[in-house]
This record gives sequence, C-alpha cells and structure tokens, in this order.
Amino acid sequence: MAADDGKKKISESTIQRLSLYYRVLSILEKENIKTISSKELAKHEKLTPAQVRKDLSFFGSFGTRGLGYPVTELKNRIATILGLDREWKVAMVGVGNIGSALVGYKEFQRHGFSINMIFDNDQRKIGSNHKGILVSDIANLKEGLRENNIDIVIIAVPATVAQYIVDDIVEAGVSGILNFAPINLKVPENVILRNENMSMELEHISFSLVNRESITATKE
Amino acid sequence: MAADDGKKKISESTIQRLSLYYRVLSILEKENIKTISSKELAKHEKLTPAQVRKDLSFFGSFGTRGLGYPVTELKNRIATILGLDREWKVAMVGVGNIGSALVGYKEFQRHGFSINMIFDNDQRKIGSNHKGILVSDIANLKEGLRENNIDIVIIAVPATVAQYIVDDIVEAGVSGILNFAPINLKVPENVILRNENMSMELEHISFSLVNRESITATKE
DNA sequence: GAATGTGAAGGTTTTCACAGCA
DNA sequence: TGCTGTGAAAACCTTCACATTC
Repeated sequence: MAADDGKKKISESTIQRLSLYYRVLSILEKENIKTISSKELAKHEKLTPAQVRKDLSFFGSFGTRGLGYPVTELKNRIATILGLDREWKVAMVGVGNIGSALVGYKEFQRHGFSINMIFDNDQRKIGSNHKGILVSDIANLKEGLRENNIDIVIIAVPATVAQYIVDDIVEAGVSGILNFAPINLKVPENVILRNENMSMELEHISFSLVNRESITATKE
Repeated sequence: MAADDGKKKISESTIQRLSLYYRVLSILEKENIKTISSKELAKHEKLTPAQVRKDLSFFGSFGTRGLGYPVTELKNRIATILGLDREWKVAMVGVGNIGSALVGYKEFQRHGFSINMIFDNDQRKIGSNHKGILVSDIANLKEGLRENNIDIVIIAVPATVAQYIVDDIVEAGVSGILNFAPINLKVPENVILRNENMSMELEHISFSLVNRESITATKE
C-alpha cells in the first residue's frame, strides 16, 4: 500500500513452515549435506515440492535449477527472515511445573532465545538459583524487565493471575509475549501475543481417534 | 464419498477452534452463565461471529434465534465431538525436563487425559515414584502399553531416540501419539501423530517483532 | 536431464448478507 | 428486535504445469 518494496505478504502458514525448514536444514547442515531439492525437503515435512518452492520464492529465491538449494545459505536466509540471527533476551514468569521445564529447554537456547531472568511470587523460590538463574520477586517485574531490556516474556503462571501479569509486562514496554496459561489474554495492538495451548494437540488426537473409530466401524 | 450420512467434512481449523470454544464454555458454565451469542463467543477468541456460527453449524446446531446458544449443552456437544466425554489412558515416555512437567500438568487431567504410566531409561528414575506414578523401565514399553490398554502416548525423549520409541509404540498397537521431540517421526497411516513444537511459537514471535520493526522504521 | 520459479487453475476457508425464527 | 443458520461471494492457500535455467 505504501512504498512498493516488492514484498508480497508472507502468510501465517508459510511462517510456520519456515520454522520447520529451518529445523531440517540445521540437521542437514550438520550432516554436511550441501544441497537439497524442493522434492527432498518436502518429503521431510510431508509437504509438496511446489509448496516448498512457493514458500521459498517469497524471499527472492536463489536455488539452482537442475540442482536444488544450497543448505547453509538457505538456512541462514531463513534465520534472518525469522529473526533467529540474533540473541533474544527472554524472561520467564512463573517457575512451577511448566516454567521450570522451559527454563531448561535446550531447543530455545539453540534457536537464539536465551532465558536470563526468572520471576516468581513464591517466597521459597525467590532468591534461589534455578538452573543458574536467580529467581526474582515478581513484585519487581516491571523494573526488572525494563532494566534488563527483555525482548520476550514467557508466561507460565496460573490462569487466574495471568492477565495482571500481562498488564505489567506491557507497561514495562515488552512487545513479545508467549503465553502458556490456558486463558485468552488482552494486549494492545502493538504487542505480539501468541498462545501455546498444549491441550489443543491432545484434543486433536482424541478427535481423530473418535472419528477414525467411526470410520472403521462404518466401512465394510 | 461412501454412504451419505449428511456430514460435511470438519476442517482442521474448525477442530482447533472447537478446543478454544470448549475452554471458554467451561469457564462460562462455572460462572453460571446460561446463554451466549456467537458475537460474544467470537469476542473471547478474537474471531468473527460468522465464523463461530459456521463452526457450530457443522454439527446440526441448536442455538436459539434472537437469544444465542445454551452454554452447558453446547459445551457437552463439543466434548462429544472432540472425544472429551471419556477418560483417555495416557502414558508418558521420558521424564526429563518436559515430560516431568507434563505429568503434573492439571489441564490434561481436566480434559479427560489421565497420565497413568511413565517410562524412562534412567536407572536412577526407574522404580521411583513420580507424582504418584511408578516409573517403569523403557525396556518394558511394549508390554506395558499393551497390558494397560494405553490409548495415547506422549513422547518427551531426546530427538535421537524418538523414532525407535515410536516404532515400539506403534507395534504395541497404540494409535495416538503426541510428540514433543524436535524431529519428524514416521508412523503408519492408521496412527495419529501430532507434534508439539514449542520453538515454533517463539519463532513466530521473533518473526513478528523483526517484521514489526521494519514496518515501524518505514512508516512516516 | 534435472530442478527451479511462477502465472494460472483449483480448492478450501472465511466473510458477507440476508431470510427465517424466537 | 435480536440473533441464528446458510447460500453466495470474496479472500486466501495449495497444486499444477510448464517455460526457464544450470
């Protein structure tokens, strides 16, 4: 609409798939594979080659006809698109079950998300060391986030208090939030909020199982 | 295609949204709210009213014109569709960081998924009690799953061993698998496999942040 | 020959808009 | 009047098919 920078809109689903490509490409790179075709890349992710090519063509592609795509170059290009070519400063709010597990989750680190602050409201946890990180009092959330220039906050607190915490996070000027609490949170338009709903996938499985059974039951 | 049972295909995205509706309706029910309109339900999930009505119309709807939908009835109907009107027997394989957190995750229980077996290969963990559940030796995975009629298995093991474990799970006759390992697993067609990729949401946030910045930078 | 890059076709999902009902 | 239920239109996404390039 504004200046024509030649960009078509990248769709939500393309972004999701870029994450998948990135993961596969990282593995291929480690295996010292130099080149991959859209056909093979598609096979890894159960997609069609055309889909892969369309996705990759969004950012001015540089595959070689007759050959395929250069693994390392493609991986780095996707990293840039997704913003994985930098370190993101991440804070965790809540170190119960889930929060605590995520602090130790290597996969985040590997993709450039380094959790270096933890907040909790439990007096027994505050001041203690959690996998090498000091647990701060949630009362100091706003100042803490600001002083440490946190980019992204992960919320892993009970649903009942999640909205209050989000409000503080927003006030602190953080504009990326990943929410694990099973509730829908309100944030201003300029803040990126995404929800991780782990029950959803399980429910999808149970739906498919129930559905599959009825198919099995009705087929001759 | 076969017998016309009057069913239109329910789309993937509708299924995902049913999970969301279910969650909201559970809350509304507890708050003793009897009726909800598509407009309000939509607002809760940042959807359009038309979308909500289309979704609900897939299973012969029974809203009241001029009024809305009966909360409890709708909730129960969605539970039936998603297969949440029963107890699913779930086993956890791997009680490291993530696995351990999920065993204690109340939300699963609440939706009818009861984790009642745990497997691990760590001798220090085998035989011990983990949140009230005995940790079994992964060497006995196949027999254990069979003997206990496990419906769904959650995989939370390192990526390197995940495929071997899936093969065993499939051989044991389990047909629902939720995979947390960051790798693509192969299963036969009749097995439902879903992946939970927690890095993906974080990467989506970082993509949005990078993108948003560039928008901010180019706008007047 | 082998594989990319891409308009165009085809398919699916969402939104619109309004008839119909409490 | 207020809101559902739903065909039809619009938007969006995926696949096809082929010209193009190495």
